[in-house]
Order: sequence, then C-alpha cells, then structure tokens
Amino acid sequence: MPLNTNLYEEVKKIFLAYLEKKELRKTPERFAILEEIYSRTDHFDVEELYISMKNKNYRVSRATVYNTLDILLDCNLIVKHQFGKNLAQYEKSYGFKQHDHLICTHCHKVTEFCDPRVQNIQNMIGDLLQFDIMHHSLIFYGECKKENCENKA
Amino acid sequence: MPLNTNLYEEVKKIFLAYLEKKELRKTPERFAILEEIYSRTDHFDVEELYISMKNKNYRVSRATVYNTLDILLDCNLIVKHQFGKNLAQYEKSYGFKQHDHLICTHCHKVTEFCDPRVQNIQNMIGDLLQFDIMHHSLIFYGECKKENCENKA
DNA sequence: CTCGGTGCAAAGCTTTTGCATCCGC
DNA sequence: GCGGATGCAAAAGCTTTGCACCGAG
Repeated sequence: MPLNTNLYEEVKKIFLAYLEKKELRKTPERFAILEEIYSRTDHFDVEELYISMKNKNYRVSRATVYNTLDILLDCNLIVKHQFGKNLAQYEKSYGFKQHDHLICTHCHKVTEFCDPRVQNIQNMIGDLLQFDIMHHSLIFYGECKKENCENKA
Repeated sequence: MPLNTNLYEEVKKIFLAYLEKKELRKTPERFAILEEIYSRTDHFDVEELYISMKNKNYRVSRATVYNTLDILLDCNLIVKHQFGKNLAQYEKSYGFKQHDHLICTHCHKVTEFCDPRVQNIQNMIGDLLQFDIMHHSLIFYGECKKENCENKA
C-alpha cells in the first residue's frame, strides 16, 4: 500500500515532538520504522515488520524494532493487540477511527467493527469504579454464517 | 480457598459427560487438575497451577496441564485470557457470573465488572455481520483514582 | 567527545513436541 | 493387550538482554 504522505508528515511531527519532549534521539531507524508502519494496512507482528524492512534492504535489527514499537505505543501512534495467540500484533492508530475486532474461530480472519456504546460503557465503568480508563480492547469470537467465509477447520 | 464440594460435583459431572461424548479417557490427572482449578480463586497461569499441584505432592507434568487446560477450555469449564502480557491466564467459569476486566496500568491489578450492555452489543454485531459469536473479551486499561489503589510505577 | 541507540547473538520464558512408559478401557 | 495419555526433556517461538560499536547532539 502506498504511503499517505500528508498523513505521514502529520504523524512524523507528533513523533518528533514526542522524542524531543522525552529527550530521545531522532535516529533514522525510528523514522524508517514509523514510515513502514504507516505504509501498511491492517495488523502486523514484529517479524512481518522486520522482514518487510529487510526486503527493502533496510538494515535494522529486531531489537531496534521492539524498542521503537514500545516508543510508538507510548506516544499512541500505534496500538498493540493480543488476539488470543501468544504473539503481539500491532496496528497504526493515528488518523483512523477507533474500532474493535471480531475474530473467526475457524479461519482466524479479523474483522473490524465500531459501536459507540462501547465508549459509553467505558465512561460509565470508569466513573463507577473510579478509574481513568485510557483505552480498551474488545474482541468477539465466533463463526461466520455466510457462505463466503473462509472457514477452514 | 476451600473447594465448594457441591459445585465441584456438578462440574465433575459435566466434565465426565464431555469426556464420554468425545471418547477421551477419564484419567486421574484430568480430575485432579479440574479440582485444583475449582479450589482456586481469581486468575492463574500454567506455572502457578503446576506449582500448586507440585506443592501438594501431586505428580503432574506441565505437558499434561497444558493438555487438560485445552480440554477444559473446549467444554467451557474454564476461560482463557491474554491480559496484554505474553502469558496466558485462566479462570474457572462454571457457576460464576459472566464478567469483564479492568486492569490498572500502574499496579496491574485486575478488577472484575459486569455490564449487560456488552451482551447487547455482542448480539447486535453478530446479527449485523452474520456471525455466531460464542464469547468475547473486553478489557479496560486505566489508572485508579482512589487513594487505596496499589499504584506502584 | 559523550552516551544513548543500534546490531548481533545469546539468554529467558512460555508453550509445543518427541518418545518411551504407563494405564484406562 | 491396545492405543490414548502421561512424564520428561528437548525443541521451538517470541521477546529481552548484554556488549561492543556507532553516530546524534
């Protein structure tokens, strides 16, 4: 997927400001990883991101990828998911509508959906239990009833 | 926590019926693990369960624990959680009200809550996207505002 | 020039697998 | 007794760590 240059410029500014505020160095690797993430669609894991960059002959190490993902999580430019498996998945988040996930228990395909009531519940539970809730993860697990579902087992 | 004998007898019957239906063997290890789980409160991971049984001088292997947890998941006597970390957590589920989780991003304490609207959303999204949704996972992440919160870092 | 960041490889942890032995049926 | 289940240990898979070197400030 081609990189949306306008969006990336905006995201880059946010990242720059964050690095400055935290007195972290503006290394080329960090921006290369950010750019790679924002040129992707959907979800990815560390290995996929690492391989993508290697395929473009960009010299990075897994350690730097892990390190940079932590920083990007901290400044909310990406979100991290644990879709049941023991493998962290990530997703760019700036400029995209908040959404939740529905996972097919057969083919493991991930579908996104939005429901504003989730936010209402979040607000109410936060008030009720005296928590500043920052974010949430809602995942539905089920089987697709349509014929075009890629169910496999 | 002492085992609730009535509840355990009920759960045991369900497990027996399931093993019979699937033509799986009724080994003593499987029942010992089930009993250990239903004598526990709150969440646990594989290692905690394994150590508990070892401490009671019960001879089990980790492999059997993993195997049995998969079976218990399949017959819905336990549920599995991935609370953001790379470590599966489990919880007994029969005879307990369905609930979701709120995790403190400081001390990682897990609080449970119920909100019937989650079920409404689940039903509606299932209808809308043509999925038989079997179960869900909703986790809120935030910081406790009360003084008695065990926030640490 | 300094010291935070990177690359690489080794180590750490959870989970899975292979195989000989055991025991439910 | 047969074949599934167990125990043990090795292997696998994701993530973290240690250390020498590099390069941003």
